[in-house]
Amino acid sequence: MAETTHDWTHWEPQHVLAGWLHQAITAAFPDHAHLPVALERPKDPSHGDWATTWALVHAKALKQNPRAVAEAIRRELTPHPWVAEVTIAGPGFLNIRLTPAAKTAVVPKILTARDRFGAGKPRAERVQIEFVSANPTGPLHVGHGRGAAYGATLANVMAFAGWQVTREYYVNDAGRQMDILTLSTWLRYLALFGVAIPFPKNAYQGQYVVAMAETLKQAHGARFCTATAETLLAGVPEEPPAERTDDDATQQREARLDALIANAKRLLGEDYAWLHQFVLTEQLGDCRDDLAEFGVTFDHWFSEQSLYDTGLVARAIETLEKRGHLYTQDGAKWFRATAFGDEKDRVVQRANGSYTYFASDIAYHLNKFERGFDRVIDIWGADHHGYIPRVRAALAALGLDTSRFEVLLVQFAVLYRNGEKVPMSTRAGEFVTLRELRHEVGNDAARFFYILRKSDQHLDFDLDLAKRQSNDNPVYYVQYAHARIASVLREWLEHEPDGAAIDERLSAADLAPLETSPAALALAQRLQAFPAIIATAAEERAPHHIAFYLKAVAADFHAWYNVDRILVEDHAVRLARLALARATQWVLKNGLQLLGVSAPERM
RNA sequence: GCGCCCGUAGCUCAGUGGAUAGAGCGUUGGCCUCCGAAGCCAAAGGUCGCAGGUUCGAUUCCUGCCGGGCGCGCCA
Repeated sequence: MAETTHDWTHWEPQHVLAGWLHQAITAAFPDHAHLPVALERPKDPSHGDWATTWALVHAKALKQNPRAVAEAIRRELTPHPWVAEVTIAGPGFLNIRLTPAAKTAVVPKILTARDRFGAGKPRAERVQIEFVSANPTGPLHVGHGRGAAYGATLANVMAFAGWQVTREYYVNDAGRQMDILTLSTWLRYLALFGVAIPFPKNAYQGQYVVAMAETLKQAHGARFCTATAETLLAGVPEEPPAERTDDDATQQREARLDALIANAKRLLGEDYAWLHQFVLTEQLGDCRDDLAEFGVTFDHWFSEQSLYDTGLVARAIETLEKRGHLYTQDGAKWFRATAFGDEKDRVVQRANGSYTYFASDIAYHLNKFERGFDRVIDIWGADHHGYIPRVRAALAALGLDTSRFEVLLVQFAVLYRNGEKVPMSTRAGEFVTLRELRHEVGNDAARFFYILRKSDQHLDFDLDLAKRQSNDNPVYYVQYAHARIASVLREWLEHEPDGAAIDERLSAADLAPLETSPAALALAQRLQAFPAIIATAAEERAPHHIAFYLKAVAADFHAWYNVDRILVEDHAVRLARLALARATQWVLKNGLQLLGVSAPERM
């Protein structure tokens, strides 16, 4: 295959026309020939297929009336086989109408490039995308699901657009939350042996904790039953009455939890670390399986603990210190974040010597850059937006190029069932898990619905709609178009002796029969836009463009399908229409693949 | 109070410094002797939150206000 399948500039109308216009501009305005020529699709088809506002934009610099500028350009234009007509309209738009042959030119390109149609030119830049990174302290919920769908899709799209992508999950395995989970599990375990104390309100309440305790009991019997109610509660403050929700009560509950954790470490001895590892492995494994079933995978699972073990946290803080960005106050070490645009200075090392979460995060981001990524993208829940300035400040203080660091925020998803909000509260342990959602609506609908909205918008997730198998449901609408084409192709191949190599055969078809069908030409022009959609979606980190585009492709296909029968008697017409149908199928398939949604042959 | 995000059709949401602002749902009315009706066609529906400013041109950019969401820990 001599033809390049990744550089569309040779044939995409917008590039061909830009070059063609540029020649005319060079002739008409030699001094301004360096100004770029941008082509856009007019909203109103009666204005033509492509338009440029070059005359409008540069009229002032040329000190001429925009219409006169457009007229001067048009005088210099040479005949072009793809151009049917050039008109000047409104204040100075240069409108171009394509010939039908220009519109169908994309079809053989698709049939040649196949699953690479739309792919961008490979580039040298390496990008790391870190997403989900939920604490392994319980099942993923629907909020994590959106981050997972968005991150995975963005990674797919950027990879398809030519980037070298690394997908990473940051495992918060070092903090207090893991201690709380370990304690929670142990308390549930002890209760199975009759060692019962009131279960702390602020410990992990979920049923999965009880399940882990039961697993422990089955595998290890009473091995970890090393406490009594008395030894467990030694020196532990009272639990405040449940109805109290004031700050003092909250603080007392936290102190109680810390005392219980300290007792657990003492009473379990070396077994504490084992238990800690056990709950981590269980939860991380569950999370990994959940995501894998959702079609979301990672190249690296990066341990926060490893940053401490390798001394990276200490080194990062020392580096900041050497650069003079730290000071000591109240016994704690503070990072002068205000010197780099943050609102206030931040503690990196507490008076007791322990590092804050922020300290390990500085080390982690330093490590990302040290691994040589050209671009580092973090995908966070929108509730963490206040954290961005301090991380950026730390990177700047370390002398790193913060323009290579991006944080993309994902807003929360709100579920609706029967037109009503599904209540969710993490505190009470009553949240809908990602797994429940996937099982209820299916992976395809979940993936599609999650990325249907701009990521920084709130998402109303209509469970009833996602489950509906009708044209209301955009997932089925797009999948149906794919399956419908597959069905036609099957029908065709039943009567064809040579079922192999259909793309090769169809790519040679004469497409002239399509040129009299407005619906066919509209579809072909839609397909032609796919590479540009990919490039835009990657550039803007906005994979929702692809979902909207696929809906439009499906709509154009269904409309064409209803006016032109594909499997007609006339051999030439049949082949031309099959070629367009097959090209449509490839675009739908490639697009759905990027979204992690299946492209069924029948449904 | 300060910071970030958002106000577009009855509902859920796209969109862009340009020409008459779009889609789906919902409503109303049509289309299967014919490749999949999970489809198509048509109608109706809008002061793009409000007020200024920049511009040849603003729904888009800037400022202020009104309304909604989120965040402002030696938590992670």
